[in-house]
Amino acid sequence: MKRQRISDLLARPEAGGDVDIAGWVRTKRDSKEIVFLNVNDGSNLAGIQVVVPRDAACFEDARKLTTGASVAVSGRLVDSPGGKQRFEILASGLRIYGLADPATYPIQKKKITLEYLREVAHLRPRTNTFGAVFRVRNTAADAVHRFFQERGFVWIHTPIITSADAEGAGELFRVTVLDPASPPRMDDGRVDYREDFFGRETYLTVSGQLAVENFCSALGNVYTFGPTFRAENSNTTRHLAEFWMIEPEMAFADIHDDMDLAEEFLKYIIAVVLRDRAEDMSFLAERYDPELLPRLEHILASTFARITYTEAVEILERSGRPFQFPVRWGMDLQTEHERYLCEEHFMGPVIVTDYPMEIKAFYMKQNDDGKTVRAMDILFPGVGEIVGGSQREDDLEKLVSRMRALGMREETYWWYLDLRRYGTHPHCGFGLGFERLVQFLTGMSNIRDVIPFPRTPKNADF
RNA sequence: UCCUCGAUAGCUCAAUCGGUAGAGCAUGCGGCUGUUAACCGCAGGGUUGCAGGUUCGAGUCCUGCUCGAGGAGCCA
Repeated sequence: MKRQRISDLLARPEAGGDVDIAGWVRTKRDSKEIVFLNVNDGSNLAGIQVVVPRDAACFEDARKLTTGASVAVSGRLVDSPGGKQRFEILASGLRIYGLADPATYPIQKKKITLEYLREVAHLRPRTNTFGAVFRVRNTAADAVHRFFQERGFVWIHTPIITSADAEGAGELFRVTVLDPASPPRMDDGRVDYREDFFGRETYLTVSGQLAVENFCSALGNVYTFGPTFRAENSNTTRHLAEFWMIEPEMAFADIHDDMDLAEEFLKYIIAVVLRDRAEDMSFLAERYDPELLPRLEHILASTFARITYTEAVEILERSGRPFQFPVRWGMDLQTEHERYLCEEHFMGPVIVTDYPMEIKAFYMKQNDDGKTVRAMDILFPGVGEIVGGSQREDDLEKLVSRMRALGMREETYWWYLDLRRYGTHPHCGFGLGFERLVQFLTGMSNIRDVIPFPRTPKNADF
């Protein structure tokens, strides 16, 4: 069957011609004389109005339709006399694929909360809000690849199942095929994972970074963009057990190149979404967050402030603010500190660099002062930390001594350490949670509303 | 994991001091109109999250549990 996308029809310069569409009925308004349908095929926010006059052969069929039904419509694209749309379809033919019983169909026309829609997550993409969010998400994901591809970065598909714990970042989900009721055991009673599928303990990845560093050491500039898993018992609006992460890695580059890349990257994604998803963005701004578009435009227009951790601590100490967690050199910045820096002091994005070594991961390059590392976090107004990155330690001895200090087993990381043994080089990269980016782009306040089927503690429905 | 708040019709919410559980939307039926959150009329719809307790009487007070939301921590 031939089918035209509604967004393409609405983009035409003028009305006229026979058209065929198919989609789902959003609303119906009918009378004895005429039926008005709004049909949406997912290609845009507004859908298109279908008009079925009484003398049309399909009039009685049209009267049967209710919200949620699926139909194909053929007719003529005509100028709409009504005020709210440019074109509409004067129907001559109509095929019903499936009705939707209005007594039980959960998506009603008015006032449905986001919490309720999470309980019917399989149907929520049929709402205006989730249609808009997931079109924006798609555009952002495409822009991620375009950004890196245009700059010659090579996309590396790092493994989902891993045996190494990168930096101890969060709790791990175990991957096993052993019978949980009666696993094979060793003499001392511990589970014998030598009998397991991989012959050892394995987990879902918490980060593709260590793997992508390997490819950086051969292909130059690389990135990963894929799913990541954390078994943390985090119940917040910004955490998921399964989320997508973007992790670029650049060879022969330092922390300043890293900051430049991250700033350019964020502005690129924002600009593409504002340009290509204007209708959806306007809807989200109107419905949820009037400051959304100005805030994004502000990011585009600003140069990210760049300060060291030590300077950040001085600013916070001088602020005179009675923070719940008093500021002290050596502690990690709390949410309230990050918000003060970018929302009140700098009034815009801030990049904080050179954090104390003790609060950062083992692989970050140590500074000459012996106290700090070449880390960089980008803080955004409203969301806090959106990017975390660093220059990596490329000196074998320093890396090994740091790992020993943290009690890490060198044998586990022999392949990672080989990068420093053979042709080591300065390199850097950063990590970015894709859903947090989509949250910032759409203004959605809960991260569970920017991923199709959220996985959170006690919830893996659908 | 911690703190706070919440759970009443399909959905969103009311219910005064502890005293007969209501409305809007949705649904059904009817009407009307180039309508667009359509409109007008009528009707049906409830074990007030679960389990106990106090009381003549509990949606309301008490205890425990479950689930949800917001904040914090952890982090991306």
